[in-house]
Amino acid sequence: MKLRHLTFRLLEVYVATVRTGSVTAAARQLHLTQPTVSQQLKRLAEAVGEPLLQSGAAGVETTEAGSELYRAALDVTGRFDDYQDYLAELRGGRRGHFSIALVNTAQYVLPRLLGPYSRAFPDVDVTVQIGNRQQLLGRFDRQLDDIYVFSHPPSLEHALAARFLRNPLVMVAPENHPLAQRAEVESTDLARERFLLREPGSATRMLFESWLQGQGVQLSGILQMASNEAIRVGVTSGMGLAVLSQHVLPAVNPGLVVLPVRHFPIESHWYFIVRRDRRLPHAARGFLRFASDRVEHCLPLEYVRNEIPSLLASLGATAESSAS
Amino acid sequence: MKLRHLTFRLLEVYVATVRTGSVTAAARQLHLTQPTVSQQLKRLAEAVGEPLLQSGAAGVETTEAGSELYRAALDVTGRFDDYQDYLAELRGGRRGHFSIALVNTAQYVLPRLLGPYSRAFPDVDVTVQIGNRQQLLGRFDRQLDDIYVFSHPPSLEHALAARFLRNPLVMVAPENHPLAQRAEVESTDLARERFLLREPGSATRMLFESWLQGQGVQLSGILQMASNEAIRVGVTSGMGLAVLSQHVLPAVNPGLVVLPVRHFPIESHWYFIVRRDRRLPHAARGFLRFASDRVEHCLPLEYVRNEIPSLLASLGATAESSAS
DNA sequence: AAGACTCATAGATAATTATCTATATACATA
DNA sequence: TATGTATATAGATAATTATCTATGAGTCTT
Repeated sequence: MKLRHLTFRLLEVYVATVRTGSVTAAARQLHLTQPTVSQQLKRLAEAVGEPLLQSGAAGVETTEAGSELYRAALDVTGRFDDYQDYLAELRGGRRGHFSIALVNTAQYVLPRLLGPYSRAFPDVDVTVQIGNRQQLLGRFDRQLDDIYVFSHPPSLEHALAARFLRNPLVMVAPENHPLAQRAEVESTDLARERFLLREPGSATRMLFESWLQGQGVQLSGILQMASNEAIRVGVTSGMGLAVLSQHVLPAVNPGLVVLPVRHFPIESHWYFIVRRDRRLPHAARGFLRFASDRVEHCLPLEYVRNEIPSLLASLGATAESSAS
Repeated sequence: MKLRHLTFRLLEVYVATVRTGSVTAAARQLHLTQPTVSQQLKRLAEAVGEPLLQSGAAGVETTEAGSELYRAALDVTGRFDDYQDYLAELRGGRRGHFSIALVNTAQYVLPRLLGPYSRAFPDVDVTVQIGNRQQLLGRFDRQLDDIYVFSHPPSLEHALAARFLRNPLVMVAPENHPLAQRAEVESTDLARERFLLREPGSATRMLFESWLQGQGVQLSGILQMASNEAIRVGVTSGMGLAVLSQHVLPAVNPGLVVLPVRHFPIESHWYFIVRRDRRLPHAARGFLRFASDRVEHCLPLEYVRNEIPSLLASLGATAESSAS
């Protein structure tokens, strides 16, 4: 039996013939002529190597090999119908998997989108990667994830970016700090303060340093700490000052005050980034759609800045209809 | 998704690729060149409408749509492997169905072949039809059965025949009948006897009548009875004489004697008959093979005359390799 | 015996497939 | 940075497929 040249179309024709019990009726059903169907059936029988049909009273009836083939054909087409259903779910973004990579800071806000999303799409598996900016840039280069959340997008040559949330950076101090009493703090006041900063390359640090440069101020004492949490606790216990994303601070933060520094807060934004060259899984696209629809409900309205629609639009224009 | 042009060959190529995780390796395995495989995969992906593979570390790996397709492909090819197994059994005559039609007389001997056959091939369904010669000829014309057993073959224009068993016709009388005492009975002695005969057209009757004609004898009293059993009992109880197949008589037959009529017994044979124009099911062929092999063991050796091998040979020559 | 159906066969053709060789591109590793 | 290894693309071609129209050949039903 030469299965190789057996097509699903052939099985379809065969099934229609057996169902109707007539070559002519099958031809009508499939919008073919009767000889076409006859010939297809002949080819099929040749492929199987056994007669499948014999002329019966009215029309044709199956031989033994034929009725077993009919069963097999139904099973097979049924299995593929299931596969089609699966594909439909995949395409609709209702099933599947995607991976999203967050810079540390973003882990304070993204769950408020990802949580509702997971509840709405329980059949989608989401992998969340968290790392510092450096690590994420590495992952981005190696194309390990589908969506990235940066506070400052990398080179846009290979990527598309859309802001979705303001990320104001504020300066915090322990509540008993001398500057905490002032109505306004000048940049020059900061020169002799000790600062707790994230590692170089961190977006927060980069922005702060470029702000300092703009102000012509040079810091004296710097203490590098690996995590925002550690910094917050460090500030509270009087180790120094820090610049942090406002989202990192709890709603009430006993022991900490935000300093009224002139030209603060430093405005920045979080971006959703997707690679231009990598095909976005349907589920990832579904998440972006979801985020675009719901970001106003899931996150504080005054921070939202929803540019996702234009990102989706550019995606729709490029990534559609590319295969393997 | 256009399933229609999807072939099993394509799935085979795909499965090989996923298994080996490499286009090149799959190509080697299938004795194709690498570009051929690449192109097949491309076609497959187009048919599905989703990318199925993406370049991974070494070789390729499946996308989500791809791994589900892999599962589907395995299911489908597995189902067809089952079907192939079924076909193999069918072809080997180990499974399936056939129908055999016997003239009444033959029902005394055929079970001795059919019984052992059914035990040896429990997965074959056999339909046994029994009727008088007239009925069987009707079935033969309408091509209702696969094998016929006649004591006298019909026109051989559309049929092949093979003797397998002698069928001597003997004349029986009640044991107290005057002729039963004689050392030899002449045909002329029969003219005034009453005979119990089967219906006209019955092979036994035809042969007896043509024997009578050859002897120039005309019978006076005829009593027609529908069954051999009835005739046997009728003879025993003194209603008259009869000509019966020797096989119809029990080994010991109290009350009955076989008359030593000159030129008796009338020699005849049973034939297996198959139609030339009708494809013989594998199972039917299997039965003939079995009968040919075992007829000497299943039936009294002195009656056997096995011409089945030449029947099988002519079948092999003609009926092979015809489809639908 | 003529009609009306059903299915099969023949011949034709445009489209598609299967397959190759040659070449380009991408990536990893020495 | 060169060099091999893996995959993709292009161009070519023979084979196969899908499909048609026209026609032949069996069966029933009048």
